[in-house]
Amino acid sequence: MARPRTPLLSRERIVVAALRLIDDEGLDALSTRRLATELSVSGPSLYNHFATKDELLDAVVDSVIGEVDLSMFGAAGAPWPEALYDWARSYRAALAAHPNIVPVLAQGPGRRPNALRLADAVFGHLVDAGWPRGQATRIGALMRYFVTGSALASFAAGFPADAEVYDAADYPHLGEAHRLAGHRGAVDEGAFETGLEALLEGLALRYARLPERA
Amino acid sequence: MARPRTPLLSRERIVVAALRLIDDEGLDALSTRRLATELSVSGPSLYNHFATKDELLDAVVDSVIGEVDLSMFGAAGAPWPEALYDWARSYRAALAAHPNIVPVLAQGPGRRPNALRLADAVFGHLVDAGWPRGQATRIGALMRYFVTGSALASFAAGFPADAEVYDAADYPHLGEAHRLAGHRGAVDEGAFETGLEALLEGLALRYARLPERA
DNA sequence: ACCTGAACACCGTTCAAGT
DNA sequence: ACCTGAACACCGTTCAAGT
Repeated sequence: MARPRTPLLSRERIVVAALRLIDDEGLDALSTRRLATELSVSGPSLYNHFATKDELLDAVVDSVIGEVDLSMFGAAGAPWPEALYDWARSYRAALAAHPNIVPVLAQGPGRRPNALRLADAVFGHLVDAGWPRGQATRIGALMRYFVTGSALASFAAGFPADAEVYDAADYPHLGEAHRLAGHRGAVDEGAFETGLEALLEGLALRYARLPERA
Repeated sequence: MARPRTPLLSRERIVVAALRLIDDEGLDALSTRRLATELSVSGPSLYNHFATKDELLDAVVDSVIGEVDLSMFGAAGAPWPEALYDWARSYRAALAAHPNIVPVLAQGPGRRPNALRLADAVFGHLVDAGWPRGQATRIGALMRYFVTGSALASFAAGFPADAEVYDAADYPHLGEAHRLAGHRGAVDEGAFETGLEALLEGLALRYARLPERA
């Protein structure tokens, strides 16, 4: 075939197919050859659009971050606790839809534009709300810890549904743990919600203690 | 050589070498062949001790979890907020010493004995302290979210030290972000500490509101 | 510019063979 | 029981060749 008159591939098409493969079969299932097959193309073709597999992964990650709602930040934004609450929920929803890619994304914004935009919006909003810059940085960090941690893997699904695992002699309090996986959604969302509320209440206490507020 | 009179390998020796390789060069650097070379042995030899690479990774993960201090839990344990505080710090320290393996470990306890022991100790302590079982489960989950999220990757180091990245037109509040990587330790530990305190203060508020406490 | 097949240096894992 | 080399079906990436 050689060069077709209209390109078979585009960065966009590759990114979409890669994310689907990662979602359906995990990060390990994403090989350049497998992805190429999925796109009805030969392996090396991808290298006309991305220099390396890592560059492709970066693009996939940034497309996921692009789904996070940032409209609650900025000049006409909400008070910081509400803004942080709404943002954290949107952030978690975007990530939890693609848990297999969270370990890659958690490596930090790097040079990815959507990730930098997100960091910029959160930090700017906190500083405008009166948080000292050092504290605003830490709040951005700690919120990311909590959200990525919650999206990385289901807590409930980490416990095998097989009751035999939980020998009462070894684990006296885990007698009901085999039921956890069955309530996966409720447990994980409940834990996220509880943690988010606790975190924001704790931060509100700290905000009230801030000395230099006008 | 064939079978030597004293074994060249043991699960213990393999696990230690694997963890060092992961710490030094990342999860991707751990290949069975590379690890075998490191142990002065041929690739397939490892399969006399572990059925698959995944089983080996599981053993590595559980050895890391085994470093977490659980002595603050149980009958003679501390009040729950102090116990949780001390445990979270020990948990984070153990994980942050081996960030490259956190994505594997975050998949949940599975059948790993040290991970199950940890879950058992936390849950048991919270229930004994008067938390309803459902809430105790959620607290175990949310603490794990926060700790694994904080150990997965440095927040500060995720921002490139190259000032050119932060174009003021695109990211108006990130003018100082290139300095973050240089203060990596202080930023990440400060964020963890702030988040942990906020979380525990928020949970204490919720505990005080619990209806059925005697 | 954008695709191809061939090639290189790797992978995880199986298996028959050796002691 | 515990090690070996050979082999299988994979990897990411490079490169010369085609249009």
